[in-house]
Amino acid sequence: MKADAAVTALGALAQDHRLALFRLLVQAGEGGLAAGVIAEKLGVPNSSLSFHLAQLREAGLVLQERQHRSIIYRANYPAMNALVAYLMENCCAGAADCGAGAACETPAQERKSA
Amino acid sequence: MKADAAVTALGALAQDHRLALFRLLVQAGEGGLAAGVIAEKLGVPNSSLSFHLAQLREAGLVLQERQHRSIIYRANYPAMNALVAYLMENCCAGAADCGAGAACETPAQERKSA
DNA sequence: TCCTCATTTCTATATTTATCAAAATGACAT
DNA sequence: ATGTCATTTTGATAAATATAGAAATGAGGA
Repeated sequence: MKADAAVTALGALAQDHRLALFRLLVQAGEGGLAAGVIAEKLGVPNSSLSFHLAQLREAGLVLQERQHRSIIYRANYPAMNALVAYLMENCCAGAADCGAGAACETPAQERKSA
Repeated sequence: MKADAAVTALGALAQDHRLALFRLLVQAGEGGLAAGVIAEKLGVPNSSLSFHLAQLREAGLVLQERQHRSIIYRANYPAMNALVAYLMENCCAGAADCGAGAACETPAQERKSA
């Protein structure tokens, strides 16, 4: 992942409606959600939501697909994982007590190594 | 972690100088780096760097500590981990084929489960 | 074809953010 | 105490981003 792609992705997430929206899609899973459903859940006007969805889509964090009359959005999990990996890349310069210790570890990893 | 803390943290990272700076500190490890050293490495004027360091500090992503004449900055690893965890929280609504599959997994996790 | 529904684009305004020179601060050494 | 070095604050300007109503698009159903 390149630096400016990461900046774009982080900027897309750095807004309350968009962060809530992205987490909603992350939790919704591969099935995704229709734009209208999201707008209703978040209490945001359609035009605003469309703007935010476009930001996330341009950042590569969500994917869209038409289904009948609705447009379904879903989280782009590989993009999310790549962003997190970029953030933690070469953590502690690869010191042994880093990945396995308290520093560069997600909660999921902690569970596994505990 | 609360939503607005996450937005603040993501916003702090959503800027090219700050992202480079944070990654520099993540890779530097617990020893950290002095403000002046960072400014030189990134080629940013001191006043600009100070602005960006303050953003990261207010977002809770970096910690500062005076050492002799310099001020040493280092990454706040638990804050970083909490942010990532918040992003991935309850991924795929906890479906069994999610955490262990292709979806909600960091590269580090992939290595372990492969 | 024509109508209707879901979503996006347009438009204009308000808010937030980035930049960096210059001045101010604050700690250490002598 | 005084000088000096490292860093932060100030201040003024430029640029990017958020908001939402109204109009436009575009796919399906009757």
